[in-house]
Amino acid sequence: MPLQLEAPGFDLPLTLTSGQFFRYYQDEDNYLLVTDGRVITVRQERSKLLFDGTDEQHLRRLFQLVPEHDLATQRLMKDPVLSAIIPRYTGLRVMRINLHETILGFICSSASNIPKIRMNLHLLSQLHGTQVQEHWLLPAPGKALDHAIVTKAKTGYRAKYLVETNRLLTRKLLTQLQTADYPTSHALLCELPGIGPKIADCICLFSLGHGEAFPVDVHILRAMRHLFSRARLTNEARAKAFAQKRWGKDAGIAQQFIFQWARDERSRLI
DNA sequence: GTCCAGGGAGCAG
DNA sequence: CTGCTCCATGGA
Repeated sequence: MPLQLEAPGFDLPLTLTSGQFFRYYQDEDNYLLVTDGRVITVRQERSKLLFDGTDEQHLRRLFQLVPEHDLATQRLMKDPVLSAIIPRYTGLRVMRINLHETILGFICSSASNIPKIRMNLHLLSQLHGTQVQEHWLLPAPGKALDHAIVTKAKTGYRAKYLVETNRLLTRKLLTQLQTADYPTSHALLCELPGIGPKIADCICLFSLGHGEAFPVDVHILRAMRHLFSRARLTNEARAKAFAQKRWGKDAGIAQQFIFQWARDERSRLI
């Protein structure tokens, strides 16, 4: 007997598959999510979410089903460039995902792709995590990871980063990251092995709720050059500065729409 | 076989 | 500070 939640203007499959969150499994219209120590089942019927394994408050936070997100999207619609892109992806939202899970996930993301990241986290959980119901959680923060086991999760050269960063991720540091402002969190994250400016921005955006975070990967850089004056956007840092000046604290949401558009149009972009 | 993927670390200039 | 190479690995 699933619980229900009205979520007008939300697109569950679009959001889940948009490269923010990796620990989901699809079966027809049903999605199984393993996050925050829980196993959640959820599906969407029209504007309604039918779910089990958690409460409404948790799901609203996870999918950011809050008025502020809609207001930010409305503000972005006033941008003449974005107003042509956003309507293609109605219902796409920037999530608010567990911090430790997001850190491990995006360490795996470097020079990889979304299906492989999902496989890495699935294997890492199964080989080295803790069981909940019939599924597996990622190893806990602070836990000493075995490099050989992390390598068996096919994480490649990222294994040493996962081992060392997980050792450094004490409760104290996680709390620090969660309470600091954007520049402080970004700087602290960049001190961790395997985390540079781009991955730090992904964590700031998808977990810490810093709206001004603007991760620039190869897709975003190509798309920005195509959509805006390509001359000034010579590197990632300049594309990020351009975005933050143009969209302020809505930049992160803008990024997610541009990312989705860039993936769809990648063959047409240079 | 070759190329690319939600990059970062290390190093040369 | 900017630009280059190397790092494992799966999939196209």
